[in-house]
Amino acid sequence: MPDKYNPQEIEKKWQQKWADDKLYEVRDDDPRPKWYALTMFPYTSGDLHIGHWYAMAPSDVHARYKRMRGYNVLHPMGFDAFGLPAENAAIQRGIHPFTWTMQNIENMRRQLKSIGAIYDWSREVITCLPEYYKWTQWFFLKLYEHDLAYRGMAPVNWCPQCKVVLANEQVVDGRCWRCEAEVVRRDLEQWLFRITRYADELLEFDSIDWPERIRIMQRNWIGKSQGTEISFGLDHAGVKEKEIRVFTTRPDTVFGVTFMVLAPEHPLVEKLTSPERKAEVEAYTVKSRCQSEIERLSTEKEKDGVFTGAYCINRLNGARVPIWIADYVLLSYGTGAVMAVPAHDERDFAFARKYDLPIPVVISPPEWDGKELAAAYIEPGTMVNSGRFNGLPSEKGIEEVSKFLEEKGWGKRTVSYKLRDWLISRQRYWGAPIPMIHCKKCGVVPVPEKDLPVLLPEDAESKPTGESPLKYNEKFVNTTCPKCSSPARRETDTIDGFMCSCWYFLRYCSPHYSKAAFDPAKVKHWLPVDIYTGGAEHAVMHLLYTRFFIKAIRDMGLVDFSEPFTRLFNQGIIISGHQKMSKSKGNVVNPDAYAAELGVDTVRAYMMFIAPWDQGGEWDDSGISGISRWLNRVWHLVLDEYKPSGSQGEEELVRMTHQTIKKVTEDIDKLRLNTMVAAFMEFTNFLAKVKEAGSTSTSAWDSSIKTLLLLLAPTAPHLAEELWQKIGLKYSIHNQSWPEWDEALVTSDEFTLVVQVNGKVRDRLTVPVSVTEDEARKLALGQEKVKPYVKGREVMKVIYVPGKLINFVVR
RNA sequence: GCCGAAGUGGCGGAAUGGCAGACGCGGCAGUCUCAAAAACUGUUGAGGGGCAACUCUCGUGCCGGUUCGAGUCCGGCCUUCGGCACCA
Repeated sequence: MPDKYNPQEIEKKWQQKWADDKLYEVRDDDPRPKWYALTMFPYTSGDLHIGHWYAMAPSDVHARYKRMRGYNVLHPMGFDAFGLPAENAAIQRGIHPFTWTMQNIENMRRQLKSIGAIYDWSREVITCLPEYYKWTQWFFLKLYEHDLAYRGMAPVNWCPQCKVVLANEQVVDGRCWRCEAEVVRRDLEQWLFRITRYADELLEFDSIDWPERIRIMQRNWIGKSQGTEISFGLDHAGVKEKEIRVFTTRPDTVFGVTFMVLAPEHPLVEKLTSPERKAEVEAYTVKSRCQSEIERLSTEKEKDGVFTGAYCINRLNGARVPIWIADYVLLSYGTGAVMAVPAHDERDFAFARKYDLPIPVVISPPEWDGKELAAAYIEPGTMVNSGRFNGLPSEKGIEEVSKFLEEKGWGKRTVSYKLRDWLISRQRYWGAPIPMIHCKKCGVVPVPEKDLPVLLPEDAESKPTGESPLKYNEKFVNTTCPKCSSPARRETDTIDGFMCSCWYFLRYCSPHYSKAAFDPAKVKHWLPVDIYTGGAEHAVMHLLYTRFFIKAIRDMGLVDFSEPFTRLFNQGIIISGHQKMSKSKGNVVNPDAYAAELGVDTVRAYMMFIAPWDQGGEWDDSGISGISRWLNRVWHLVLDEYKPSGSQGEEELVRMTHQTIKKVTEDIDKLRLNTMVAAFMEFTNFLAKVKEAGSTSTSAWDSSIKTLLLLLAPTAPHLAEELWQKIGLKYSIHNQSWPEWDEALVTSDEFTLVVQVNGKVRDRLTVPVSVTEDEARKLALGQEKVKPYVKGREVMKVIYVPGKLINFVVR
């Protein structure tokens, strides 16, 4: 009897041997074609949960497969290490963020090593180390140099009681998570990146193989719309602005404007509000500062607003238009002002009804009776009550009104985006310091490159002022101006962690390079990333920021490609208790126990088996024993004694083997890994039957077993290696070539013909593949099960799908 | 609320517009055992008919449509999940 399958023992043994032999070390000068397989690096939260395995194991299977297909595969791993949770841990446990983070990394690295992946640990990257963030700062300087980084006013969540800036996560139902005081939005001068400059290019996806749903989400996030900016006249005593500009996609409705709505934060509000309206307007503004954008934009919520007491002029018809403020208008979109046309916009209609404002029709619906509208008519129609434009269809009207406005100098055609510039300032400690210096004489001065990195000081004290803890670290703050050498102060905001993750995949190519962020030759060799996998929750922000970043540094001549990730695959999310696993929610499932009990190979295969990889779902371990049993069956199938007798059924075995190679190869290419595992099981079940029957030849059997192990090598790398060795084949199975299938051997000479009458299945026949439509029809009509359904009826039509079915349409 | 997905047996899921439920879990029955566990074998969508081989009807969240034929395509809903710009 052979040994029992003891996964823990063989997994430990082979992981050690692979490490000793440096089996997976990647050489840049390897002559094989390169393949860069990137998995999103984990945030250093402390423990790897089952969701991490769900991300890591399948991507490793694909990378291993590519390796067997003859590629020199770079499949690196590292840690995203700056961010809020480390600071929270510091506060809660009194441990320094650095210590906390590095301890977590140690644990996570151990867990990651246990997965049995081909990570080349000599290339590990950790974003919170000065050797890394030095270059994050350097990139910041480059963006500044190219006018892509600038200072501007941007809102933050402010807890007036704790006097701190809160992350969105720390605001629960509009209140501070600690003291439950009502949170307000407050404007601060901060650093932003001009991602909007790249909005149009970011809409292009032609050169990359990305899932449709991600492209749609990014397109909608960027939210480009063609429209017209229209100037409304303003003549207000003591106000120097002589116009209010609005953005609209419907200039054809401009004659129907009966009020104007400004965002409560709009700079004109304070200047325009009449003294008797002041109190009400201010109260409303304060109230809207307590609302999140999601609340403000909700179409469910009843719209409300306040009249400012001021008017502007609709230049097209000379009408005096009252100016209101309402929180559904955001300062960050368009011009922060909206012309309201209640007859032709649902929101404006509801607003006008509520405040009893006129609702004149200017776009006539078909067969309109001239009466008042019961609801907003937002479809195209014919322009009416619109002076010289009467009678024009709206599509034409959009053109003509825009043209007229341009001629008069009252407006221009333009585009607007929902996308906003990327706010990267954080008033926090645990991040890379923004490498800027504020000098009283010279203004904002960049830190010279030679002085990088601007080291994050080890000690910093959080004070309830809403400012970065770095602000109170005198040693850090006080410096001299690089230009004029007079005393100056450092910028104390730190950089958003999303910037660290914009370039880590460049660093993996030359992680120890000290002369620059990366060795250009190495990046030229490895980039772009051939396949990037990671959670669907990153569909927009991280993936959009990274695309922007690469385009920006391409324009600086630092890289020669435009898209970082040629193919993207977003795996689904493993949820637990109906939500995403996260330490702060306390619903994480730790995979270590599963690995310890059943073995790593079982957990790897189970990750792929539970669902289509891009779907994810609620974590449920009830099926894992099936995988464990299956691998155990493979073990005994290969090792238990077997004496073939003869060559009966050999052809079928060969066909099944080649069918399996084909199925597994195609599934793995498309990352349909659940059906790949099912194909393995079917093949294993089939081989078990062959073995029990004792038929087939030794050579056919041996060849099938060898194929099974090779196909299994990416999925269950330890088991495959052990069995490979046990049947006397040469180490290492992971250096073997992937098996090929022969199409001629895959196909059978018979198939099952489905016979339908009026679309309902009435019989199934086994027929030769060479069958003609005529033969099929005769055969089918001759079947006893079919006859009753066609007897005495007229066959109107016959649908014949070769190799599939025949359908008789009868009456 | 807005954007993007998903919804199929008791459960996870399979199915280029063409045999619904592959593969696995669980259940049931059996083999082995003093017994149990493990392992193995068989069976397992629901409802009806038949002594039986078998056979019929219904069935993919809900309502409607297109088609010879719909889990799949179209329109409208419902529920769940992810994202919504400072969790990462």
